[in-house]
Amino acid sequence: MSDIHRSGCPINLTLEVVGDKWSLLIIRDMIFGNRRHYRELLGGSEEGISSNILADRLKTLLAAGIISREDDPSHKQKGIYSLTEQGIELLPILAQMAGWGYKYLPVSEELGIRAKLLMEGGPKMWAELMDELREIHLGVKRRRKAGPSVGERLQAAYQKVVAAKKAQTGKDR
Amino acid sequence: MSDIHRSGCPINLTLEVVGDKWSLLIIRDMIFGNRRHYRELLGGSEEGISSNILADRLKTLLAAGIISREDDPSHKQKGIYSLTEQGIELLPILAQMAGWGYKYLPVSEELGIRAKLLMEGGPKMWAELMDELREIHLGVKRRRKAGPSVGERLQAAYQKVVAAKKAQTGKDR
DNA sequence: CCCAACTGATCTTGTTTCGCAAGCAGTTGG
DNA sequence: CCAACTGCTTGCGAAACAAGATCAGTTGGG
Repeated sequence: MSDIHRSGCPINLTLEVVGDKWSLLIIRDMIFGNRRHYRELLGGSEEGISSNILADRLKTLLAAGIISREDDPSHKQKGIYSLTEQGIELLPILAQMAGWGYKYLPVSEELGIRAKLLMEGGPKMWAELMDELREIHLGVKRRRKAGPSVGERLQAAYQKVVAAKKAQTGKDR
Repeated sequence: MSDIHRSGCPINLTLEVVGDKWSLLIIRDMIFGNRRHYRELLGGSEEGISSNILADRLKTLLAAGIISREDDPSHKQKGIYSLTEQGIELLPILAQMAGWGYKYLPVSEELGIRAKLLMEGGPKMWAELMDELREIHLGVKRRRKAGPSVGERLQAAYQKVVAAKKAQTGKDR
């Protein structure tokens, strides 16, 4: 966790923290899936992370200051994980990755729609989403904007594609 | 390399391609260090990649269409690796990572200066650098701009910090 | 021609990490 | 009292990683 670094290069240091196959997926689920509990993160993602890996990554991300943890008052063993400001600012990295993957890799339609919208929305949309995350995870009040939030718009678009695909499948057979 | 994917999520797919500790560092060296040969990549970076890992990653990146390889006419065994358009478009991801690392991690002064400039320059500067890379790696002609290129400016800034640090060390002892 | 230096790349041998399944102790609600 | 749930750990086989020696082919100086 805290050995000596391979080099002082910012890209290398970033990779040492989140440069594995799972950390950013956990962050992704926290941002786009609004998952805050261990079990939600464990079973929620399509990829199916192992419980020991998840526990280890949560520990690492906690130590790195990317997420924080507090007890859930509703259950003595339950913890609520939140993104810190540092974690929220990983969003642009995720957005760029989503955009690149959307452009060059065999992305599924329903999971690609968010990437498409984020790309079209650009940094301005990312900033708005980050503000929404600050409200949700850090409790920072913000000026309410007109219309649905970015998070809601992404979620709605996703649901719409899922519904359309379901109808399509139904028609086929 | 081409097994079944864990999911159709664009972020996950991107991570499956470049989500390890070395691939993006190789791309980084090709972009910012202008390293194009196996030996340059092997010995050039501060982190010290093993030869077998490098060979494997080059193979993977080649298969993924992120880099290309052609024979060096000066030596029958020598190969020149170039970034493809797909590889060049990884730059925004690297830039965001560099910016995040610069902000939150213990980046060394001389290696951080590039991240700082890239952050200040923003997407416009990235686009210009990508155009320069297209000229170098893809042979695409471009309109010559006035003054030094982005690549040259980054390199010059790096050299300046190194020189300043050297002088500082010399003064100290 | 001969050989040392160089080319990209592989083999060998450990060590670390990963990934899946099962299991753990404590908590909750019925 | 007990089944379902909480976060989390353990065991173990598989895969990835890391360091160094080694490989065959190429090149150029002597």
